[in-house]
Amino acid sequence: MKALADPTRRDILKRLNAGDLAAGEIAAACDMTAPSVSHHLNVLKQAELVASRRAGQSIIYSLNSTVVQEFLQELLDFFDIGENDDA
Amino acid sequence: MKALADPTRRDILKRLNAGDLAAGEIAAACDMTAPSVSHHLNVLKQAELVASRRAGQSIIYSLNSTVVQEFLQELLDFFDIGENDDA
DNA sequence: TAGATAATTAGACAAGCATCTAATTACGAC
DNA sequence: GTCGTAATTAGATGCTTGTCTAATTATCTA
Repeated sequence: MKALADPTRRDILKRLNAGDLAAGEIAAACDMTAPSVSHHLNVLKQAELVASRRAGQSIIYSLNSTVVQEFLQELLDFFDIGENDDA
Repeated sequence: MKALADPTRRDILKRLNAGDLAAGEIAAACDMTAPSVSHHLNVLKQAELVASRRAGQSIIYSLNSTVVQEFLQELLDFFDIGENDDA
């Protein structure tokens, strides 16, 4: 949950939602230094929202759609959406 | 979004989801000083996730279900849930 | 009005966090 | 093996934020 608190990380997730990206590409897109992005990617990774795989020198990051959807489902359950609210 | 980052605030929302509560009741339930809870309630209020009304000496807080649902819908749209993921 | 209770505001302080530069590791090309 | 590129790790710094105590505001009751 805290992983989604930062705007940069949400931006990263949004980009990854459109397609896999290398760490360097993300850094360029976010207009941020590589270490900073690396930090955010690590946070997202620990939250299991993204996965990484090496491809030569690059490391490709991809969105973990399953976990994202599970998280959203939890959130929906949390607020009991679809409940009777007969005022 | 950042309003949901703090565990205490999520706890407050959960309690309010079960029913309206006075500020003091929330403070007691969260085992926290009144000013701290007041701070969190203010954050939630600015995010329009909760609403408040005065009832005598107490101030009653209630969950703003509409905004909560709108927020969840935004989140669902954000990740394009239900999209085609033909790998 | 005076006193008591409920809540907020003001101010301070410590912990957490996002960001940067510098250094290190990993891989590929020569 | 050496050089260059991609990325991470290490370490430092400044800002944000959650928490507290003390003081203030608002309401009710006698």
